[in-house]
Amino acid sequence: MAGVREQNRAETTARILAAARAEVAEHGADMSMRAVARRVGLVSSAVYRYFPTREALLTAMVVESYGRLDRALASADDADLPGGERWAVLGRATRAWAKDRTHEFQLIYGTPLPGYAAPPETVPAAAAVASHFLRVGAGSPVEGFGGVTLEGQLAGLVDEGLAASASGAAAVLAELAALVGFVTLELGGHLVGTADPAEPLFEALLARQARTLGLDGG
Amino acid sequence: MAGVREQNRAETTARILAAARAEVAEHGADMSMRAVARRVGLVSSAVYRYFPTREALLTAMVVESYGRLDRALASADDADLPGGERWAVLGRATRAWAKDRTHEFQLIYGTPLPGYAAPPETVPAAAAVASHFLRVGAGSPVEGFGGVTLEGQLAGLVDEGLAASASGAAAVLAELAALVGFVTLELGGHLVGTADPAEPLFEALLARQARTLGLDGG
DNA sequence: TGTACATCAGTGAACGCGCGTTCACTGATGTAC
DNA sequence: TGTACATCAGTGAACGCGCGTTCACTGATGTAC
Repeated sequence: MAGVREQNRAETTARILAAARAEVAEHGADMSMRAVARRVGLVSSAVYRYFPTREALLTAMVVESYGRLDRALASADDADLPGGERWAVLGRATRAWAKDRTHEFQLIYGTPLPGYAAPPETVPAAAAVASHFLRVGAGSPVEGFGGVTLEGQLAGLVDEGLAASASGAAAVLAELAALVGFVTLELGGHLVGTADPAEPLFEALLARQARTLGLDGG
Repeated sequence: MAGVREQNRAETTARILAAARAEVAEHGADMSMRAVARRVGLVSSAVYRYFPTREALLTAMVVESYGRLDRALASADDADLPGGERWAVLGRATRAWAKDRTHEFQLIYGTPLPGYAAPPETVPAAAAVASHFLRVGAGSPVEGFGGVTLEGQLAGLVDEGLAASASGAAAVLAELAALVGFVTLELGGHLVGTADPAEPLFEALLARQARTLGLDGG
């Protein structure tokens, strides 16, 4: 009734997840079951008592990584800041997280792993990350991001209260893409010969985004 | 003196490269020497007469893929178009190429392959791609992308005649990141529940970029 | 022009590795009476 | 409270696979005299 078995199970599951995270951090998103097992100190087949396939473990990792980025954003966010600076803080937190946990960032935003398609259960975790940016940036309409199709596609976000404006939401999605793209290029070494170090260009990007989103107190 | 050997060698090298390209296209950037050999109809060890390691073949693939994107851009570009539309054409060509050749796009702009670091010889090929965008977008200064550090980092591009303005070059780099990020998110399925299909958001992004870069005939 | 030697493309076997997953098993924990 | 049975975590061996790379080899092409 103390549920020793249950407790052990929870602990071992946590140890496996931690090992998988370390494995991804050190060796990249193409994590192997055997490497994880080795790290936990289990025989490889034992891991299958907890995760029925590699895919299941990967999915758990993806959800966990979104969660960690979500928490990093939550703890960086500061509702008292003026809009532009608040957006910049989120952007900097994303970049810092990505540089600190390169492979986790690539696990969620990088090249899809061969033979792995992120299942539906990862969607809410991904949405939680985006919601931070929507909350800050999608407060008012943004010119040039309207149009019936776009408004229709993003009406859901407004209905769910995730965005106050559809065109604002559209603009935020585009700016999220810009952030992901910047970090992707930086991590891939594509800025090495030019904007190197990349901070000044990143700061200019953040300022431009604040202007685009109408967050610069105009 | 007809150089039968020499000619055969060139032909086989081309066949290997074509096979490697097909292999990457169908099975992703984590290409294997044995799969390429099978495709060419050679025994796996024979490939080593042409490329001393997998890394060398990958490097050739990377250079080739940059070259193909470069050519796609060159043939899409049209100097007679007004600035904003000309930029949009380049953006659309990039997205179309990426959707058509997903794995090649990911080979050059996606998650770095484990154990593979793109060597210096890929740099000029990458620069050729960027130059199309710089030519169109970096003609005049862009407010908010100046500053001594940034201007210093990008002075080289101006000196080489690749950009007419350092702040314009900075803005173009940031917008290139936005394009890469957009396509990365789209290919990764991150826009599926929201901006789906993605064309309207992409068009809004292109229009916003034209405005940011001062290409909208203002 | 013909012969002797050097070069090189391609073969096939092998080395040593790591992988995902299955399976029959042992021994400990939990449950029903 | 004690006993009989069911559940389950972890083991160790195995299957069948694909990989990058090396090596001694054969036979064809090229070169020097």
